[in-house]
Amino acid sequence: MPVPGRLSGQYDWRLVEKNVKDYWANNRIYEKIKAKSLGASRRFIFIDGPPYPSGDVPHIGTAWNKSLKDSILRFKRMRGFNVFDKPGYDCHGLPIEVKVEQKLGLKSKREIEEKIGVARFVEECRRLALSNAESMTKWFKELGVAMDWEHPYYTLDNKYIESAWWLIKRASEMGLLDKEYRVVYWCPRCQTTLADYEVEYHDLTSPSIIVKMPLEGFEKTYVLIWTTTPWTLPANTFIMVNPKGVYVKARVGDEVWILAKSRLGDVMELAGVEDYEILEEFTGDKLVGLRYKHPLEDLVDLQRKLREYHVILPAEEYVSLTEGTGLVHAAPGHGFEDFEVARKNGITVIASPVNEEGVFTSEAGKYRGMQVRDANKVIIEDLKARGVLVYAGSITHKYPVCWRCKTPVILRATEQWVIRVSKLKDRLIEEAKRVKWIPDWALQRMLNMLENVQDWVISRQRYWGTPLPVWVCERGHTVVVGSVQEIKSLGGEAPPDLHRPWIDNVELKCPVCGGRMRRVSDVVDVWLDSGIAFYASRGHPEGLDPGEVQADFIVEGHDQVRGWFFSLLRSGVIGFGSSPYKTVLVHGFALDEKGREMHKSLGNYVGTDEAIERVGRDTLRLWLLSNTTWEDLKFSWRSIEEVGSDLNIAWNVYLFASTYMNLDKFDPTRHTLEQYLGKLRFEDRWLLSRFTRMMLKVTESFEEYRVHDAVRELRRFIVEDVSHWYLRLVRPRIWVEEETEDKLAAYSVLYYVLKNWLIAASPVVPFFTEYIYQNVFRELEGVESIHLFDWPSPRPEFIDEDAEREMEVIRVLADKVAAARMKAGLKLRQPVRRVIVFTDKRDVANVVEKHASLLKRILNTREVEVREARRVEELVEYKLKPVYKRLGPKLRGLTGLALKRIMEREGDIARELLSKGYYELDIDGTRVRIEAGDVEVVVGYVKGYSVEESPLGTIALDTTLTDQEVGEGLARDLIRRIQVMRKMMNLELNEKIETFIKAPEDKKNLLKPFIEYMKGETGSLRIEFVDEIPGGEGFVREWDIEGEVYVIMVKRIG
RNA sequence: GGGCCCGUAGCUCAGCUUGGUGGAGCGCCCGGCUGAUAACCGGGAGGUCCGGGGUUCGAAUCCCCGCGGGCCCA
Repeated sequence: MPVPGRLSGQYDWRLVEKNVKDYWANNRIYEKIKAKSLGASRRFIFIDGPPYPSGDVPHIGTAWNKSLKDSILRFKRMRGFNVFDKPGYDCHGLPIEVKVEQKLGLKSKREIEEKIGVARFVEECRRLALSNAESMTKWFKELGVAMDWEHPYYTLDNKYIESAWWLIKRASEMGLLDKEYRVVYWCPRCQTTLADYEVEYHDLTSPSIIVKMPLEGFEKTYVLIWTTTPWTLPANTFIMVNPKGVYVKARVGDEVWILAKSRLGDVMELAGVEDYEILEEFTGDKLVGLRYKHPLEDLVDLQRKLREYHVILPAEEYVSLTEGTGLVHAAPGHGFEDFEVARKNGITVIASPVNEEGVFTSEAGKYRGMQVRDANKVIIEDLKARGVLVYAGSITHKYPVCWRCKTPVILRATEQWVIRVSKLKDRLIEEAKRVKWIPDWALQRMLNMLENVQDWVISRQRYWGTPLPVWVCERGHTVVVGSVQEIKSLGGEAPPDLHRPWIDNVELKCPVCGGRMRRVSDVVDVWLDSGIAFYASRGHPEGLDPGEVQADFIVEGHDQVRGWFFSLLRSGVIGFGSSPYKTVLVHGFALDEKGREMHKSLGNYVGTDEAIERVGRDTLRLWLLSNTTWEDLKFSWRSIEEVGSDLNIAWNVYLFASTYMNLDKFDPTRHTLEQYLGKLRFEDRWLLSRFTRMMLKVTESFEEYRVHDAVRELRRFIVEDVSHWYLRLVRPRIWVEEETEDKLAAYSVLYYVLKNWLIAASPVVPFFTEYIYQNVFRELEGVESIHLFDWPSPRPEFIDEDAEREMEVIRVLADKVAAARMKAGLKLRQPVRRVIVFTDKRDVANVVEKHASLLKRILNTREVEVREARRVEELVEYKLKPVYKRLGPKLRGLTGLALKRIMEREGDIARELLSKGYYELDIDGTRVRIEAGDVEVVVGYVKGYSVEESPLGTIALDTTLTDQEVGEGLARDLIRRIQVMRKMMNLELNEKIETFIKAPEDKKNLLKPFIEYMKGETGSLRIEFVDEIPGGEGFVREWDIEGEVYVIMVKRIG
């Protein structure tokens, strides 16, 4: 006959988690979970946002991310879904390249190519990405994340690369793929273009100079320009003016300077010019078309070519009249806006005498070979020498740097491949709105971005990435390849590894002219890699069921709105014309306890490894998942420990229940809840109702992805409803040794509630629940793992509103009586004669009558009585406190005597004052009128009662004790001591003892009526009061009870 | 500089959508309980609800302006 197993000892997470990890591994539990899920008819497609494997231990935020995913996927499986749970890694890209460069001591692209070669470099990148991914996988498994770790998707796989090609080909077919000359952020160290999301802004100091540019055809007349990038002056092509702005000509010495009127004061101050005169005022359009001479023409070869372009052009939208000079020097090769204006004005020469390394080329003449930022000071010197430097200072501003190597980036015109997603703007917005965003402000963020969506620059001039699948022939014909198969059909042979450099050797035959085609050397932006995960993680799109393109659910941090969510959306709309996901959940960032970002360099970093080592997996998960999902999380060991104590309480609940069920050989298959439904006590019905409500709430919360609400509700229920309340009520029923129906009813309720709570908590604390399941329930239930259960279906018929309301009243009464006891110095063990509840509330009175016996037990009182509220008067005692300040002046010589009379009858007088507002008395013939305010009425209660107020009414505790109560209280004190001694002796619960007690003479008589009671409670076959403790074997201890000495000896029998 | 999120007890956080006498847990102090026992229960102290304005009979809650932190952009 199977019985529940029992837990033993304290909650030791090391033991629990080690045990469960081994059990899962040895019994292939994940595979069985997976197999069960595969059999489900409903599909749930989840796409894992692939972490970037730049390190080997996941950040605590990544642990949160995966725990969220795990709990949701486990829940969905339990709800009968066939869950797609393939995890992934985002393997390509610059961060890995930079790490490998560091490892191999390489400083530039040239060194990569010349010192070790691209093949070896790419191999190193692959090795690093895969080894980090493997290590991260290990940690995710440690966390108990049940995903398909045997088959993750890697963006570096050939199949994955082919899937990326498919999208680019598709973009090309849609006419969205284009090649264009454009100004991009360029990292001179990494020697590649950076997307705008690949730069970050740091405070850097740059030069700030004002230069006067001589106008042609005017004597000593200059336009003033301001720049913080002097190194762009060699590439200066034209000057921009705001045609609508107001400008002035100002005489400075024998020169004429032209600048914006609004900037005149500031500029003159910077230039140190005190004496000047405004000659003329006009709008900027008057300057348009004027030609100027470049002051560095003699030093820069390029400038001689650009001479014909040196003209002032209008650019209203780009020229500010609130900073600088109102005239802007333009170098279309080094500025977004400059480039725009050049294009608008038909200027086709985009000068850029700067190479990939950020070094001036020979076109820059004197500056050739210099790093551009280093050249700044030389250029300033040269300007000064030519007498055109009006002002030279410095400015600290936000300047873009490479997000990986922190090198200040430059703007540089290059030829790049773009996907014109700006053409899809309306579609993107429409699709974004169809997605369910949790919380909904995520949609706002996405829309803000889509409102000014830019074209997607997908090319990168690097090595470790998806090769751009574009081949070009000598005549300039272009093909975009969508798969390996197409390479074959175009006469090429795909290498076993599709990466550079091998793919670079593949030549195709031009389908137009039959010429030789070579691949362009670029690789693809890594955001395209991760952006196609919604289909690529499931294989090449051609094999995909069109009905299953959209993922049901994704969840990532809020930084990914602009990152992955955006990339997915772009890819989804390009590839399939629709959003690639239906529901998006956003989670917060894991910050340090002060709310700052965690960084190894700041010393506030906590790794997942450290957290697991210190608090354990379940506690970490429970803590992470308790945090409001979309808000940032502040790391704090203390708050984690708090969570741990909840788990400890839950453990103790199962420890308690399992101990007694096991001892009593409770068989839930023989004693089912069904059988006892008609025999339940009030508290049992209450617990079932609470449990049902909890299940409904947890289910709904999980369904709506409010994981934290579900987790908090699970914690609240087990700690408050079960541990703090139900177990307290039910203990005496369980301690009964006989197999009573009452006890079995409690067991059947406990078994049902505890088993189902365990199942419901299993997605959150998978180790904890598995361990308890295996040790307590497994033998009875048979199922191999808690994680193979279906989600419990709550039974609405268990909801009992009345029971919940009534119990609420009982809890308040218990609290108030406890407070009253404390005031009176009566411990709970001390029985009292009577508790009176003064109330007119019907429901309160009903509860007291209906649940009198339960209340008596909880309150430890012989009687509970309800009286009408007004009868509280019977217990009230009014006292008066004279207000001398008022009485003195009023009564003068009579004061003393009057007071004496008053205080003699203070109770009556107080009542009259309260009802009439005054009291009159006669003192030696003088009528004295005492008014409210002359004395203060103080309310007290008669002796013998301790009284508490509550919203339910006034609660009074009768504090008079007879010998009977004192004796029983004392008996319970002794029982408790004997129990402690039994425990110290490590006796089994059902072992019998003999007890000898040496007590103060006067107490023996009080105790005598309770000997049978004490025997029953302590498992004593005999209790004897003795004058001296007998010799022989036995455990003896001396105790102090209420200041008196008792000696107890416990003897084990047999 | 812009958009979004957060700011409530010493600590961690509910409450805010829909305005009505500010809550929980932990910590602290006092007391109690006890065969769940390194657990548990009760009571108490502890608040500029980030600051300042406004709307309102009434604001932690709604609106505006700031401050601090976070994310994303420029």
